[in-house]
Amino acid sequence: MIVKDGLDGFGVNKLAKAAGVSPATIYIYYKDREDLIVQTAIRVTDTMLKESLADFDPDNMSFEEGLRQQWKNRSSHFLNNPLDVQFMEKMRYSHLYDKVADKVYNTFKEVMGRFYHNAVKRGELLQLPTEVYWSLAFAPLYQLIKFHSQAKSFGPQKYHFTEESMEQTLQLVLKALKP
Amino acid sequence: MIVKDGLDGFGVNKLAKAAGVSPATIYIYYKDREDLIVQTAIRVTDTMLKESLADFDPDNMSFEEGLRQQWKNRSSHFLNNPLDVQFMEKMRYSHLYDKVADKVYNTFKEVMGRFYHNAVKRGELLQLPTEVYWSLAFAPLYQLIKFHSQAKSFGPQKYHFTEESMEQTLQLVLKALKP
DNA sequence: AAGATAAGTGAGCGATCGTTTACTTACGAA
DNA sequence: TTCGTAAGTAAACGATCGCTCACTTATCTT
Repeated sequence: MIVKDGLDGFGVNKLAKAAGVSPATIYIYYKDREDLIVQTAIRVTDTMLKESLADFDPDNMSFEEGLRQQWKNRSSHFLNNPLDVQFMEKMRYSHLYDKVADKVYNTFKEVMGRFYHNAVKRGELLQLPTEVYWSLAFAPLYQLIKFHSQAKSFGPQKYHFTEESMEQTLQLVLKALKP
Repeated sequence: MIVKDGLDGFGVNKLAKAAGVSPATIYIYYKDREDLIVQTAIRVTDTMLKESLADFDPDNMSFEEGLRQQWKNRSSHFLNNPLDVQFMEKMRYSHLYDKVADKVYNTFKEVMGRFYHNAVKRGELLQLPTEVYWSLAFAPLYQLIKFHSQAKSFGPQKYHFTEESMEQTLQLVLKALKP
């Protein structure tokens, strides 16, 4: 590790103590600290993505049904695994993240791409550049989750992540994305 | 600093060397490393927020005009100051961020609140819970900026932040937020 | 010119970082 | 039973961390 990875708080000695093993034990299973972090992130991300596809059928769901299922899966996963959120958010701003994305998103991209194209073909969804689509379809959800996990993210006021606010936000997103 | 702050890469010795001064000099102007970071983040955030209000008039602009101006100001600021983005993104996931938000967002919140209420009163904007409004009004923009600053944030594909994709995203957001 | 004060420095403190070394234990194969 | 190997450990290595100390230099007052 030549460059800092932006992931302090995940020191090898500290993790070993928390896991109740010797630091040296960690180096039996991982090449070095970077390998430990990348492998863990891959595992966490892979689990999240697999969970996000639960009860999701890209070929036999309307766009609204499919997107709602994705939102439900992702939100419940992150609400149930707040430590994963914390870890992955730090990870997302580390240069190590590329190594995770490269390994993990392939199958997922294929499914989501099919879902997108089916919806466009059925006339339920605008045809959009990928970055525009993602900024609308998922960024609002992640903002809600972030609000919730931080409790106060903008000024002293508290925001709560509820079923209603999620559904309301989803409805607005659908309104934006429908032709 | 008892708990890790998630801001490695900002070591005092390293910053001192980069600034061409002795580490001891830093402690003339800042109480400790945390003070240095918080004060810097306050200055950076304050600058960003002031720039985001350039040519912005919460009382004499339509919702569309006002939101577009905000988007333009924020995006151009972040595109011109990528190091600020990097620093603030790390900061946003540090527990130190609360100290920044408390000091900085007050005047800004007042202006944005007025802008919001004016637009609702004129019937240009849906009345929404704060977290829903913010998730729609700004999260998509920040997602675009993030895509740009990371070059690849989701899989191997590259996304480009262009005037067109920003304007297109803004149009969808407006479509969602208008009654 | 002399003294007071502010501003800055090099060297290094103790603590913690990632990592390795030398060694011990557990266990199936011969 | 003995041997080979895999799994684990305590201890500590050099490097770097945040931070301080003893000291020098620059600036201002009288």
